[in-house]
Amino acid sequence: MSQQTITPRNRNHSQWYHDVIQSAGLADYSPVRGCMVIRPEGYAIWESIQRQLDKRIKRLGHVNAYFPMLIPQSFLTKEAEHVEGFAMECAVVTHSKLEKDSGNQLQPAGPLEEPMVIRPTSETMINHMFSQWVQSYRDLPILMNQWCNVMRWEMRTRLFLRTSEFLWQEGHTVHETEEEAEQETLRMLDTYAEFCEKVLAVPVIKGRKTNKEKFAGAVHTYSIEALLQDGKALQAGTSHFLGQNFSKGFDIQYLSREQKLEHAWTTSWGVSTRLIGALIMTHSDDQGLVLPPAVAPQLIAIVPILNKKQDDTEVRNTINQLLSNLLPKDAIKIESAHNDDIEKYIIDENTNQQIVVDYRKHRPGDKRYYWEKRGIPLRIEIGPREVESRSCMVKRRCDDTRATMQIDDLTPDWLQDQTNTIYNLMFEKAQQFTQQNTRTANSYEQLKQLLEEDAGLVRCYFEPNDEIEKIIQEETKAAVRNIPFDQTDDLGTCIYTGNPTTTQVYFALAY
RNA sequence: CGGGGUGUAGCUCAGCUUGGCAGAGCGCCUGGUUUGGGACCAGGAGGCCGUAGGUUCAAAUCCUAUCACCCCGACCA
Repeated sequence: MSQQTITPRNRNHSQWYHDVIQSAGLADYSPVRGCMVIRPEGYAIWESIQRQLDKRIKRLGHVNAYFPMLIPQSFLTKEAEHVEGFAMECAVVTHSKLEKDSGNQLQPAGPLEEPMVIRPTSETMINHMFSQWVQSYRDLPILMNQWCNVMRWEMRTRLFLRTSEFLWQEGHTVHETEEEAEQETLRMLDTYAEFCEKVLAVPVIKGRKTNKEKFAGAVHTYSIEALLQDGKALQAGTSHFLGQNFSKGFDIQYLSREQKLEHAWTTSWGVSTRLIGALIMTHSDDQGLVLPPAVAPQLIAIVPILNKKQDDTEVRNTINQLLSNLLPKDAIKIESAHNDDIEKYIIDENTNQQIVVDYRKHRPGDKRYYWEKRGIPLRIEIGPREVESRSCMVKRRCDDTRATMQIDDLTPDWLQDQTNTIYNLMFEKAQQFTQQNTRTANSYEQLKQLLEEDAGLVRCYFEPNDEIEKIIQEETKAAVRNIPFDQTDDLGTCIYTGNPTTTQVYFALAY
């Protein structure tokens, strides 16, 4: 079962990324250009993200609902900037059936009276519905979320980071006042940041998008930006304050406390399967995927070292003793439909996280690599040598450390402790990387020079301006990622215009 | 939509210039020897050579058309 090797990062970074995904079995290309198949290993990560983020969203009072995938084309045009932003990447449904022509070839037939657009996002549909549901201030706020797929006909795609169809969550809210909507926007950005850092161990920079980079139709957009291993930045999540743009376009009016008809204030916010791309690009190494414990489908892979010549009863007995210590009382053994010789134990039914024992008849080395490239946080090895001493070898994926442990010491508490340690190691490493690859520029020349020398984030004083940002992007390929929240009040000079300004921004190449 | 390139086994590709039995490596299956960091040997399965037409005794190879995909630009969570 020896497998293809993973291309080292320094040789070809995008090939490495592709190899990691393939070897971990996360996703595959599909016959449809730009659309990926998310395989079980990858989908388990998405389910974990969903579960843990959904919990946070609901805690804040939002409720889940589902809206149609098809949107009447006319809806798109109701908010001028919005249609401008998405028109170029909409898949359009124009017919309702297929019929055979004279050559017996199938042809689209039954043209629709009005073409439908496959949602690139659901602002239009959801706000249309909101307009029917909102009558008075008593109906507000509406805090709603949906988990769904969306489609944007992308020119260039990469697995997880940019695909034409992707899975996401889109929250949409309606508020009485501007302040309340603004607060909601920030509250969700905070939720995303906390989630990325605490669950995915991906450090992010919170900030506001410039006018040029904001969401089409938003008054302003906030983002969290992650710096990936190759020095490019990734917008990992966005939260939009939509002002009254959509409430005016879709006529969301309510009777206020003052008996006046007012337009409501709306927000929207989302994160997508792109987070899995961020996860891969933040933590993985030349050996393959590295997963933070919170989203790893399996926390521990136990690899018995078996030798056909010897009786393996003792090894199996020792592993069973280890399991009886390590598994929580309510662990559940998975019934396997086909006998693949991997025993799987669910240790937490809420998260579906598992501990597995790999009894397959492969060489030990093969099995080690198998679990390593899948990013499983911990591996435990037990062979004839360890039986006598009731010990085992514990290997940590994230920093490749190994330790000999007594099997009696491996308890649920020990696992919890390891989980915390691994999270801390991974987060600190990622944080350190971000810091080390963040530099400051005092002039446009220096910005250009820094970006040329090495990818990464460059912080500098800059007055956001559509035209200038366009020029800079043409000249450097880099764009303003965001205007970070951690501004000082110090006065500086804009690197491009030389005007005095207090605004500092991050520039970077981006996905 | 502009510029460049490629379509041959599951994957990576050779073969095409100069037409003559459809190939290699990896992966897969079977058997054996192995087994503490990616094993080895033997055997085997797997092909509309992108598609359609043409030239020819004969086409993966030459010609024409067509489709698809990839790379570089313009657009993007």
